[in-house]
Amino acid sequence: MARTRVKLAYITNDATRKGTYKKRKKGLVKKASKLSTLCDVEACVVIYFSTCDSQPEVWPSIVTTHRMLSNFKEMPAMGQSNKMVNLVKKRIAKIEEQLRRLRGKNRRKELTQVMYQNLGRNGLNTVKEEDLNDLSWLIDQNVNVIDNMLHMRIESFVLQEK
Amino acid sequence: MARTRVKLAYITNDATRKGTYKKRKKGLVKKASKLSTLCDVEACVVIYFSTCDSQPEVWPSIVTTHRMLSNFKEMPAMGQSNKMVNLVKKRIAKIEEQLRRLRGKNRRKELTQVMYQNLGRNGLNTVKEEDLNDLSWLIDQNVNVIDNMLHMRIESFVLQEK
DNA sequence: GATACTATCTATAACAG
DNA sequence: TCTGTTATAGATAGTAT
Repeated sequence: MARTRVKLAYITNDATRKGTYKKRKKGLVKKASKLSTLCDVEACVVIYFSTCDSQPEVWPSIVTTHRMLSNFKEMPAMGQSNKMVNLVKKRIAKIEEQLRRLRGKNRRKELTQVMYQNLGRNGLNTVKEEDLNDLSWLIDQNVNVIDNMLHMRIESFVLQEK
Repeated sequence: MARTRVKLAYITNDATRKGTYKKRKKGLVKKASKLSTLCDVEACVVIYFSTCDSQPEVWPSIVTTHRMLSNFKEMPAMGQSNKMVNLVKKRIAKIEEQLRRLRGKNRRKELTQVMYQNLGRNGLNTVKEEDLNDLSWLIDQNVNVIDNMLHMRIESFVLQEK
């Protein structure tokens, strides 16, 4: 966006791409920060590389539940019930988003298969097939339990508030 | 950022704030989209209102595990082991972030207490104290089980790859 | 409330050291 | 590779419809 107009496509030159990434990441976070301030919203940006082993880059630093609860308690009593319901709904939304990510159709089967294939090929033999199966199964089971609980026990009263 | 420079502070006028929000959210998402394309990274933006009951606004639409797995399978065999480890590490990172959010010190106690206080005051009597306790407990228990499994069964071989 | 306009502000591509 | 500079592309505040 400056001296020349850049074509909207992957930048193949490593140095150029890294420079652009750094500048644009900074700009993106700045925009998110301003939006938060101007409109009083919580905004977060997550960036991660598909091809690199680094952890995702996140802005802002993890918004702690503790801070949210503190703010919540400071609100006038009048608004608290509704705020509480919203808090619960947000928790549900977050967990549901993770559910969608973790499950997917055939996710467990595919993941287990792919992981084991590659473990076998590369000799990481400390992990047994059963371990991977157990792990995938366990995650699915627990995720389902949480999902069911959320729907059975909370949604009913959240909806009443509308 | 236009006709006049806007002071970086909460916009109190409702119409102005909503207009600004809409414009800036669009701009933010556009920037994130460009960054993704130019630098080949996965980026996502999450925005939610503290004071409003809407669900968080998310860009892009949920990146499915299925798509990630498809991309993963198309990679040359050479790089797959490392990519697999990175995939697992990302899964761990995501779950751990949620763990930090869900747990926190005394989180269960505080949340249960606050929720029940407000439920009682506002007559939403369809929800029993035990339900809330059960729910909080169950989430914590399941989250702990997943956490333990991840650390016991995966971290060991993830670290070996380093 | 949504859309359109546009003057002006902001972000940044290319470059220099 | 980093930091600084600057011309230009891009985003948007105020406004009108």
